[in-house]
Amino acid sequence: MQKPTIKDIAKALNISPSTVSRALSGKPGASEELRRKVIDTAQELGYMKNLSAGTLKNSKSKIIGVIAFDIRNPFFLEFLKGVEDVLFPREYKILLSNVDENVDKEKTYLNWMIGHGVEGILASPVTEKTGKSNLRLYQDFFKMGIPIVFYDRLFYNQDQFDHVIVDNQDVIIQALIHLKENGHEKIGIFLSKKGIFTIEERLKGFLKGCKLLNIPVKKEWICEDIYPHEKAIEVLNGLKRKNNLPTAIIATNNNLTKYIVYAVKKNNIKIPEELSLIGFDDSLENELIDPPLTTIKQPILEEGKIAATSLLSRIEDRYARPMRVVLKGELIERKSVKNLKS
Amino acid sequence: MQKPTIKDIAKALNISPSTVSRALSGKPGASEELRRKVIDTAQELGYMKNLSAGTLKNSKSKIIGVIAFDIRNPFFLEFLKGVEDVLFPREYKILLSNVDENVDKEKTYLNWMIGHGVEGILASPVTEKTGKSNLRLYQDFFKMGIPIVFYDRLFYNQDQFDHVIVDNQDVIIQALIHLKENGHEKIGIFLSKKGIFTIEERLKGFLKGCKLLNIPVKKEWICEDIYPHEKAIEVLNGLKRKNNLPTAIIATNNNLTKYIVYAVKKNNIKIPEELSLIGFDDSLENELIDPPLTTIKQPILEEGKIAATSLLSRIEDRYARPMRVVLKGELIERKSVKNLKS
DNA sequence: CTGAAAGCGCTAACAG
DNA sequence: CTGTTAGCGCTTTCAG
Repeated sequence: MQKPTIKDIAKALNISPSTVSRALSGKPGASEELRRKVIDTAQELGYMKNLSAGTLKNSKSKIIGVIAFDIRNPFFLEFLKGVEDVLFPREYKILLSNVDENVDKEKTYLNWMIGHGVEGILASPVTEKTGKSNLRLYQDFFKMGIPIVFYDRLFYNQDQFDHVIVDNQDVIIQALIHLKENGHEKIGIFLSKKGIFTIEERLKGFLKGCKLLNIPVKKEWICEDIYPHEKAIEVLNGLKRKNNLPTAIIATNNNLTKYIVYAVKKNNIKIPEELSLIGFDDSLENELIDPPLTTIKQPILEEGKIAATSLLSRIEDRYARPMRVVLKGELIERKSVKNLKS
Repeated sequence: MQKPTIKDIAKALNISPSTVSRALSGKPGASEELRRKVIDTAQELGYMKNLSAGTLKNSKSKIIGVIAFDIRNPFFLEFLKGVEDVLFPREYKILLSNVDENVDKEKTYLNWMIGHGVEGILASPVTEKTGKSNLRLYQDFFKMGIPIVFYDRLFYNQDQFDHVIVDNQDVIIQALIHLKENGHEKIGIFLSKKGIFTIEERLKGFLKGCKLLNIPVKKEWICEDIYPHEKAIEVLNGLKRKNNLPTAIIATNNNLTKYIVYAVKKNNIKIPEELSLIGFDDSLENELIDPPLTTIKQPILEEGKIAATSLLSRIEDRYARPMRVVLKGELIERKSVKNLKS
């Protein structure tokens, strides 16, 4: 039993393949009666259009590629759901990747995707500590007219690309204001892998906010490049050992948040009595952790929907002006920040 | 700037397209010198093989489809990572779906995948409460020789298919034994959407285990069809209101676990003092929740790797004997089960 | 309204 | 070792 083709239908009905094609695609040029007959026998034979053939013919693959920096990040649960919500009704499918924060792997996937004729790419580009990235490749794709929308991360000074990101600086400043209002002056921040756009932005936001709010910046409390995230544990242990803990810590990533909570508990440090903590990326868990975590929330589902919608618009009009969307995050106040003033 | 093809390279070097093809694919029949030249100009022109063309030609798409019952389920974070780990080195890509536990959506995606010429499908099939499913379609695919591996879920009495699942009954029985050892006799179980293979198996395990261990079964404590999972909250509230709580509850799904914890906290019920709880699907969060949750752990990453490996084997040999893998889960003991004997 | 024919990019069989 | 030719399944002219 082979996959039936358009020819099989044609043969069964004693008509030509092109007529079958027209009938099936709903294009003008086939009587209603014939159309019905064609559709019926297609059903019967279990016919399914070979989409690769169409891709070859008119490069409409109805597939979009998603470059995911690390598929184990819960970010993608929400993000992909948002993307899929938008794509499914329009019959676009997702070719998924997982680049593990690795520039070479990203390059491989990008080339594969192009090879498969994706109509567009949703990407959160990887940048290594050294600054190495696939910018050049993305630029080539741009020149070839392949629609690209960056989400979550982007390249600086590359305004020709569309993007959907969260205002990372603002979100950290919101956290800083909240801490300051609660009397905190000794504030630390835990940052993930260096060089990544979001992380650098969050650091900038921290520095900017501290200046703005007259919060002293202490180098030992700016904990950079904590990657893999387990490293958060030893960093926190170190701070504790030297008796050098700030009164509050801001986490800048969901995983980091969890490891900090873990490390804090293992050290028998009480939140928020001895240490206040602001988590990053909201989830039901943050509500359930003891104590419920005050958290910076990114609108991830929305980000996915907007990214997908933008990409589809870009596919329809390659020459539209760049679409740049910056979403606001918010601070969800719960119980992990102590008020030092009372 | 158009995507360069094999022809462009041929023209640039004044050779024939087929020679380029041979040179690029590393097949015999092209001098080393020429091969190098071809590869160089390919690089220069930014050539990337059009994989749709190859798919059309010899139906080797190098894509496998993954039917995901609900992409928001953290299960997929791990599972997809396991799958990707295996596929990437072998140059297979993932065409992702999200069927939201909906049979029609599953059908649509299955047809799309076939249309795109996927070489195989990894599926956790959906079954509705009414028993409605896409079994027929899967059987058709099987007849057409399309490799399919079921993971997490399967159809009863369909032994022709390959599968990788967890021993769901055993895992619940392990939990029951643990509870019994700690003196529990009044045990409840929270089950997700009815009709789903894993859920039905876990219920069977519960019933079987209770019989085996002489634990009385009380109907009100078998809470079925809790879907969407938020319903767990009102169900637990109801039990509490009627003063009819068991001494222990087994959750049978990661999300359910979280909502139960949430509901319990909202009701000011103390775990484990007033109520013992065994969660399902381990994660770092379960360690961090107060109290750390004793949890049934499925080897999800491994499941993903084995599923992908099996599918690849099946692709290589369609006529191999069915591969049926049943993985053992384990109980991670933490602090959410009270010892009633002491 | 319908059929014949060409071609999308690539590979493989067949010649040379 | 290299070129020519045909064809994968479909759409799209171009004829009729």
